[in-house]
Amino acid sequence: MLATAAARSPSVAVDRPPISPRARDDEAAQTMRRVAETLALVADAVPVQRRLLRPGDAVYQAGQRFTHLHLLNAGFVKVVNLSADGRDQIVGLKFRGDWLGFDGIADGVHGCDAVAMDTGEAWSLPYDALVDACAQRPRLMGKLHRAMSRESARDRHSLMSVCTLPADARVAEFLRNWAQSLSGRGLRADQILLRMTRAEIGNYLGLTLETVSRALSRLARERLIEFSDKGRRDIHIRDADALAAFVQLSLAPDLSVLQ
Amino acid sequence: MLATAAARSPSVAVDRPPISPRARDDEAAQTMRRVAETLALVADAVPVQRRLLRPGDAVYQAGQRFTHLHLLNAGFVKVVNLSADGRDQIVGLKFRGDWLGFDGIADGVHGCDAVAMDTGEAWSLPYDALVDACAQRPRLMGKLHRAMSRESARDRHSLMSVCTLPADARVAEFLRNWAQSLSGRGLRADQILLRMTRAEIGNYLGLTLETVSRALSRLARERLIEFSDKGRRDIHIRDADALAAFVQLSLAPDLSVLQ
DNA sequence: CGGGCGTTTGAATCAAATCAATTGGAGTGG
DNA sequence: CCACTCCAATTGATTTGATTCAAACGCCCG
Repeated sequence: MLATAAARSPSVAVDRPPISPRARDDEAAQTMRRVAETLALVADAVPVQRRLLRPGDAVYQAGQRFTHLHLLNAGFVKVVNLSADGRDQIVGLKFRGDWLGFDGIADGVHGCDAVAMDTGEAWSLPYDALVDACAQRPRLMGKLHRAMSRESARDRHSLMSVCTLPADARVAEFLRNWAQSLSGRGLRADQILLRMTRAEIGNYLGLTLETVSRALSRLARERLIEFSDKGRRDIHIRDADALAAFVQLSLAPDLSVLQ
Repeated sequence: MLATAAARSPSVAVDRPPISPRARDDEAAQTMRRVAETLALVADAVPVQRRLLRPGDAVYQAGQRFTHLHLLNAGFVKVVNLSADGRDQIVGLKFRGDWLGFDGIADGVHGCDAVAMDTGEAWSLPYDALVDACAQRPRLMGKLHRAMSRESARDRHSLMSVCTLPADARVAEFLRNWAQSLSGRGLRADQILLRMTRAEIGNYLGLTLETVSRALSRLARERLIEFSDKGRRDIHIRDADALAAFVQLSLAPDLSVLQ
């Protein structure tokens, strides 16, 4: 856990928009609208090739030439980065409405694998055609840019979690993010069916599989989550706010000092 | 340190382009050319507002409305993410030729502070004008997209380092990246003048300042780096390859098994 | 000179990794 | 149906590496 704050001159302080408790709901609605708009806008701008995904299918693979961007219309995809020495790490999880393939734009070759973890559907868009379409339609370009920017922001956020949170809170935050992704897409967010092993979760969070298992057990013991009868991959979140509070708590261990 | 690899079906294996030892040099040349091109291309496409930076100046701040993207023409900038609870974390370091401000595109408001750590110069470009220019010039749009994609790739890479490397290797990797950034801009890469405190480095790497200090001492003891007479922030890299090898080594502790 | 800050270094503590054993389910075949 | 294997998951005991707490040093600057 980090103790040290970056030095920051007090003179650059500025008003930060407060994050209201109901911002979450608005965000969910926004996300849904955005996804629908994107799908519609893209559909009549470029030739879309729909592609059915089965668990284990690769949407694209590291080393492949980059030709298409993809929109995930259904399902759930993990993005895996393989380093030169053969080690790999899950660097992103993608849900409905997310774009896939931005990593290939930089140098024309994909740097990651994108692997479906569930049946789903990807819309593949030829990048060149998309660029042309963007030149015609500023709104489409705006959407694309915002999607890329949002992806960065998310990466940044997950980086912060990984760096600053202790193991239990990291797992809690992982579940919270998952639930949020679900609710942002209009799905029920209190029931999560993990389609990943403990090892994969650990890989994603920078923990060992044993630590993930222990963390889940502790969260269950604290009654923050509940395992369903169906198995230990089916998790019920009784109280999302309590989960969020738990994460916050482990960031500020002694708030008694503040008051 | 991670032990577990993500499950990956063997069927999706694909040829990965090998990273040759001279790829580094090519990349440096490429980077320089790219930076020069970008500066030129942008200059006559949109109204550029040059802005002198002094250490501590904010290029932009979290909470501000997003209006401009910035190109860093000289100097060195840290990007700081402040979370709701007041904690902050350095999420990026920017050098000459890097873009600044992508994080604001997503929702029209900046989510980070970008603070100069050195005298320098930023070129500020009105985003709207830039979008218009992109619609006219596909090459400019390509440049912009590639820059955004490259930023993601870098974030991803630093995420992996933070997740997988032990403290010493993390610091070594930090220095290696810094040196690479310098050489990519045509500057001498064997002499690094850190303009960050140990606390800031630790914040960036997910370590405490003491651990950073110890790691640097150990690297110096191993003769992988050398402190200059001028002070403990001035670091000489005697052998960049040895540094890289050190990082690799801590990923694969027992290569004896392989042979 | 003395105070403040950044840095180094040591000793004790603690959280997560590692090592190891066991349990639980899903699938297979006798 | 049961015995069997295989793999995921859990749980415990131990070790390790980073943090924490603490002290001291070097340095710049008023």
